Amino acid sequence: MARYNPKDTEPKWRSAWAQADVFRTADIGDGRPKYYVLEMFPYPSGRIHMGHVRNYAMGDVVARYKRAQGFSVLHPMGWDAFGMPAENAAMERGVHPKGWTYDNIAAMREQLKALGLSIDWSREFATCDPAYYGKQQAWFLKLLQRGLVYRKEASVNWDPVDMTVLANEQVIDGKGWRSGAPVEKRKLTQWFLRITDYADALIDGLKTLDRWPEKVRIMQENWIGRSKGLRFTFKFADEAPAGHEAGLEVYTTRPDTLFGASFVGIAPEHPLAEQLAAGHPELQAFIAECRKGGTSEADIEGAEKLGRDTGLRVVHPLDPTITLPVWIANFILMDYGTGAIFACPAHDQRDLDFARKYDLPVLPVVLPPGEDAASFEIGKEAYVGPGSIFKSKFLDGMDIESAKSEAIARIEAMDRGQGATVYRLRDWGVSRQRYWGCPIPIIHCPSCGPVPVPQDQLPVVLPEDVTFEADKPGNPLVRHPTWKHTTCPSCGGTAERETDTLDTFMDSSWYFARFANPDAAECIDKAAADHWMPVDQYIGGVEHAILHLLYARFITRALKDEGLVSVEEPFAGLFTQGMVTHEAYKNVAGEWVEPADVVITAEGNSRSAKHATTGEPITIGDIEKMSKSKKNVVAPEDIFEAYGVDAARLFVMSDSPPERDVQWTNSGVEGSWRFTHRLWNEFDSQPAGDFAHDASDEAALALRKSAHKLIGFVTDSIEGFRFNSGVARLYEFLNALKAAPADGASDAVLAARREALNILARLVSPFTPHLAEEAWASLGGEGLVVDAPWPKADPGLAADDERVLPIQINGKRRGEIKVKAGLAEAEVEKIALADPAVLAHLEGVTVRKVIVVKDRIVNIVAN
RNA sequence: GGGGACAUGGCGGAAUCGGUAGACGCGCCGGACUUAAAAUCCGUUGGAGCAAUCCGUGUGGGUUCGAGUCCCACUGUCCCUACCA
Repeated sequence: MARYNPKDTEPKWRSAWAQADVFRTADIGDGRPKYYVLEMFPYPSGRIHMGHVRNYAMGDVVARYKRAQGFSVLHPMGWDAFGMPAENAAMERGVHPKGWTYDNIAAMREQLKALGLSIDWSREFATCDPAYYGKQQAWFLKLLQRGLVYRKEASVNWDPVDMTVLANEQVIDGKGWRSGAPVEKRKLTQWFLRITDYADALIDGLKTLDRWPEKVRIMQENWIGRSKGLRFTFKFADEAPAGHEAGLEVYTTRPDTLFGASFVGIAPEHPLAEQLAAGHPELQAFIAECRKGGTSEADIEGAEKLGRDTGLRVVHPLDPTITLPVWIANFILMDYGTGAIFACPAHDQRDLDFARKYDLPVLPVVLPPGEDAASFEIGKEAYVGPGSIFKSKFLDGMDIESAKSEAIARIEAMDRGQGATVYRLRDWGVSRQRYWGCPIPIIHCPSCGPVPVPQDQLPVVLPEDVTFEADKPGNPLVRHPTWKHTTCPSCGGTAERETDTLDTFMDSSWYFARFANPDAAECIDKAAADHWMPVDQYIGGVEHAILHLLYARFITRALKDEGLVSVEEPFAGLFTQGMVTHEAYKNVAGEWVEPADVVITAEGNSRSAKHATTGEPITIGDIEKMSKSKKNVVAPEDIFEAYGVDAARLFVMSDSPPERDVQWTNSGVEGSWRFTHRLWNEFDSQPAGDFAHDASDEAALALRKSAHKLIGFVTDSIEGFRFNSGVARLYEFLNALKAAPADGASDAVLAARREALNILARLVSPFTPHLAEEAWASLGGEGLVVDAPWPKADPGLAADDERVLPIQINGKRRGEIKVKAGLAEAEVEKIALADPAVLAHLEGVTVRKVIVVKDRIVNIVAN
C-alpha cells in the first residue's frame, strides 16, 4: 500500500487542471445557469497569510461545489494594489512602489496557485494596471458630469503620519485606520462623491439583501443613521446680528419637547459663533479651545460640557412670551443637522449636564406613567422614556409620537420650518495626497477652473520617475518636474494637473463588475456584466462591513443610474468569515516568542510550555489574531510543506463554524493530515470491480444507506455555510467505512464500498481537491473529478425505514423502541406501553397521558 | 451613552423544526506493535456513585407533556458605534 504523498500528488493535479484549462469561464456564459463566487481580493502586501488561506478555501469550496452542481461558475482573482504600504516600502527601502507591488503580486500569485483554487486566472488584473484605473477615471468623469462629484473646501480628517486626508469611515476611535496616529482637523479643498444622495436608497436596499448577515445590515443602517425630525427657525428677540436677519435655524428629533426648551445652543464652528467672536477675545479663546478637543473614547467620556453665553436671545416659536438665551456649546457638532439645537435639559442627558453646570432651567414636559404632574422632578438623569406630554399647552395629554406630529404641523403652518430627515452619513471625500493611487483626471486652469481630462486622453498615467525620500514626506506628484504641467483642454492655456489621487476604496468599488470582462474597451462590458452580476456569493472579513461594502453598494447604484450596469446591489449573498487566531507566547523577559520555538507539554488537563532550544519557561498567552507584532503567526507555506495543501485547507474549514474565529493549532492540522492519509488508505486498499448490489447483504445495505445519507448532509452543510459540520460528517463516514473493511469482505460489501468511495471522492473534492483527483483516478473514474457531477442520493436509501424512538416518562429517558418509520401514533403508543423497561418504571403510578411525536419521541405522563 | 452578538466537557465545537445533550476533531488516560521512542492502530473519556440511579448547556424565574433551543430579569465576554440633538 503506497503512502499518500501530497508533495508529488498535489502539483501533479494542479498541472492537470491547468493543462485542461478547466476553470476558464466564458464571458457571456454557456447556457448553463450562472453562479458568481467572489472573495474580497487581497492587498499585495508580500506573502499570503492563514487568513487568506481560510478566505479563499471557503470560496473555493463553494465554487467547486456549484461547478459540480452544473452551474457555470465565475471565480476570478485580482489585486487591490494601490495604497500606502507600497509608498512606505519605497521610503524605507528605496524601491519603487510599482516594482514592489508587482513583485509581491508575483509571489502571492504563486502561493495562491499552490492552494489549488478553482480560479479563472485569465481574468486576473491589478487595480494599479493603467488598463484598469484608466477605466475608473472614465466613469469618475461620467459621475462628475452627472453632478455626483463635486469640489469643496471642508474641514477634513488629516492623518499627520500618512500625510493624507481620511474619510470619516477611515477614522477609527479618533485615529487613522492605517497609521494609528491621532487625526487632526484641517481645512482643505477636496473632491467629494455625493453618497448622501443615495442615503435613502442605501438604507432601503438593505431590505432586499436577505442573504446578508443581519449584523452587517444593522451596522450599515446605523452608519447611515437616518433620523426624522423638525428643522425650524428661531427669530432673534432683539436686533439680529448682521447677516442673520432670517433667524437661527436648528434641527431636532424631539419637537414634542419644545415647551421644555431652556436655551439654544450653537456649535463653536457655527458661522454665527465665529462672527460674534470676531470682536470678542474671550469667545475667540473659547472657540479655539474647543477645536483642540480630541475625539477618542476617553476624550468624549471625560469631556466636560462647556459653553459661553453669547448674550443673544431668541423667541420661542410656539409662545412669543418666552425668550431663550443663545449659548455656544462644545458638545454641538457643526456638521450634523444645522449645527444648532434647542436644548431640553429635562429630556436629553447632554442638555441636562450642560444646564446643571451653568444653572439653566430644567423644565420637564414628558410625564412618565404613574408619576404625579405636581411632584415630578428631574434629578441627575434626563427622562427619555415614554409618557404623556404636560405643561405644554395644546400638546398636553398627548403621547410622544402624536405630540411630535402636532408640533411639526404647527410649525409648518406658521411657515417657520418643516419636518426633515437628517443623516449621519456624510459625503465621501475621495482626494488623497498620495502618489500610489489612481490620478484624479482633472486639470486646473487659472481661467477655466477645474476641467475634466477629455475621454480620449485617458488614462492619466502615473509617472514612474518619482523620488521618495524619508525626509521629504508628502506627495511626489507635487514636486515632479514636468508631470503636472499641461495645457487646459478647454482654453489651451497653461494649466496644472490635479495631483491628488483617489481613495483606494474607489478601486475596490467596481472591480467585481470589471471581472465580467476585464479586457473590455469600455469601463464595464454591459452584456457580460448583465450576465454575471450580481455576485451570488461574496466572502470576506467583517471589518469591511461599513467601508468597502457601503462604498461598493453606492458606486454600483451610481453606475446603474449612469447606465453602465443593470443591478442596484452588487452582492446578492454575503458571508463574513472569522479570523485565524493563534495562542501568543512570551518568554521570561516578556518578549513574544514564535510558535515554532515553543514546545508544549500536557499532563492531564494542564499545559505548560518551554522554549525549544533554550528550555526556558514560556507563558502561554491569549488566543489572538495572528499578527507579526505578537509573533503568533504560522506561515502557510511551512504548513503546505509539512502537511500538504489539502490538509491545511481541510483544517481551516473543519474546526470552527466559518463565521467564527478559528484557532490554528499544530495538533489540529495534524488531525486533518491524519484524515487525508486514512482516507487515501481506503481508496488505495479497494480492489477494482463493479457496483452490483446485493440487497440481501445487511452490511452492504447499511454502508450504502450511510453513503447516500452522507450526500444530503454534506450538500446541506455547504449550502448553509456549515463547512465544519460537513467535514465532521465526512470523518464520521470514514469511520463507518473502516468498520466495514475491504479485507475479507463479501462481494456485496466490496461493491457497496466501491459505490461509497465513488460518492466520497466527489463529496470531498471541494475540500481536498488534489486528494479527490488522486482517489478518483485510483477508482477508475472517468476524466477529472472536477468535471464529475455532484452525487445524487437515492431517496430510498437516504431515508430510514426504521426509527429508534426514545421513550420518556415525565420527560426523563427510560428506554427506547425500534419501529417502522411513519408508524401510526396509536400503534407506537401500544408498543411503548408494552416495553419491559417502560413497564418497570410505571409500577405504582398511573399513566395520565401519552404524547407520541411521529418518528421522533414518546413521552408518557404518569404519577 | 447607543446598537449587536455570544455563553454547552480539559479545549474547538455538534444538536438546522421545542423532542435521546456532548456528533466530529484535539487533548488526556489505558492498551497493541517496538529493545526503546516516534509514527500507526485499538479502546476509555461531562460530573458523582460499587451499582440502580442522580446531577448537568452562565445565574434566577416562567411557558410546555418535554427547553441548550421560546419568554422575562440578571451576570459575564466579545464586536460595532459614539457628544449625531
